[in-house]
Amino acid sequence: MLQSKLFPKTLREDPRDEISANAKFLVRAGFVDKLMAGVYTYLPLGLQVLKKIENIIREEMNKAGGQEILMPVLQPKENWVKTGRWDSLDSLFKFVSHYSKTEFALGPTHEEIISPLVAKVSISYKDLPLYIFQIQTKFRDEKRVKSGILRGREFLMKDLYSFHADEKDMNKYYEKMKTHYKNIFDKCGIGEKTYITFASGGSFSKYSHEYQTITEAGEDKIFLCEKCKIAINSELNQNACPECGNKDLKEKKAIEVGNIFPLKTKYSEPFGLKFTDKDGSQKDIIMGCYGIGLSRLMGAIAEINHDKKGIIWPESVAPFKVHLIEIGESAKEFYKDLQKANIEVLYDEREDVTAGEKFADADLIGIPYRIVVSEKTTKDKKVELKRRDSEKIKLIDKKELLKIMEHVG
RNA sequence: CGGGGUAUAGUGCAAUGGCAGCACGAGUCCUUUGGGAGGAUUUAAUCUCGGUUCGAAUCCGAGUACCCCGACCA
Repeated sequence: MLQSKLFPKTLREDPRDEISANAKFLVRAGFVDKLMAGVYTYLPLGLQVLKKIENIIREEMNKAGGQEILMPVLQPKENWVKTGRWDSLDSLFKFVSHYSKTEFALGPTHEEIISPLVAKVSISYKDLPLYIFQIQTKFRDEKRVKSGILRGREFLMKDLYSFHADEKDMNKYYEKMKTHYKNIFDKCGIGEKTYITFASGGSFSKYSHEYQTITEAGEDKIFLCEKCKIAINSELNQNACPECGNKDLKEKKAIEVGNIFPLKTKYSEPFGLKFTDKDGSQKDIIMGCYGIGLSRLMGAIAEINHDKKGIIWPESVAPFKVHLIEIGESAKEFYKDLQKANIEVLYDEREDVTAGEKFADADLIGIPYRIVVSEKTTKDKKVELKRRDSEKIKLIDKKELLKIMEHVG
């Protein structure tokens, strides 16, 4: 990508009203644009990051046996009436079509759609377990949106629903999903700061589990057990670790980036979601649901990984691997070399921009590797390499660098 | 939903009730190029509605939007 063509331009000043780091930097660096409170456009750089996260999650969900589908955002009232959530769910967006006077909801989650979908099919014990997921924009009428893309009215979410013949099988999958979730957060570079957290389980089980990432920008309070590397959500009013009984817990602020929830028959019952067992009897299907907020995850990554100058993307989710900067001397040939080697590169070939401004933009955008080509470096057929997360600058032979770049990340 | 704050050019900031200005951006020309360059020139704004006043960006009222705190959050 040529930086001269990249839409939009970076901003020199922090946006007037934004306090949270993710909002400040993502807006300034041109990853997102705020349309209104809690509703954002993902611009080319931001969309790259979102896609990287999406692919990490999709890959892991496929490994977990998930089949991907895409359900409608626009949903009929009756499904929500059936579960009682048309009235009980405050955050449900509802509206009336002014032609037919029919009422609709915009999907905040999809139990009300997936359950009747599966119920349309004759399911036998042989068809279970079944795992279905989607990655889709959700809508929630939040009373108060906040912190940039951390809590919005419209956001991207992965939701997987599992269907089982009995609770034991659901519990088994629930445990398996914990491993997949850990993999996802590790791959996104927030593994170290993300804790599996005991949370309230609603009316059907003792606990559900959240994945909480430690950050001051978070809105939840959790208590850490450092022995077990787990946490307890403050909503549980519990002063000891459920695993080891440890009472020496550390209070931290955190943001919920994902959760897993045993639904059991909460949604199977209202939609008559049953399967035929070996003996020919009809039994309720046991469900679980597993969510990850992708856009929130992107915001959490930015909250955790930044300095005064800008974002420091982990390689796995960075919009590009290399930020190639030319100063005075053309780096076009080397740009082509990098592209041939399949290395994602943003090439700052802008002619009328000073070196200082290029460096400032590079720090702001936060691509992991910065490579500079200038008079200084071309004399010896070398280029300069600097990591965004380090101050060290190395002069490296071009061919050697290509080899290194092919191996990292 | 309760409380607080803010609203001026594309962005960030000024302007005692008395000619709306600065910087950046964008356009043109010249000079510059290793940490947000210099000169010349052009461009572009007072959130909306009402009130007070000879006169309102400024005072008053209502509304709207955004940010923050709290409550809420399958």
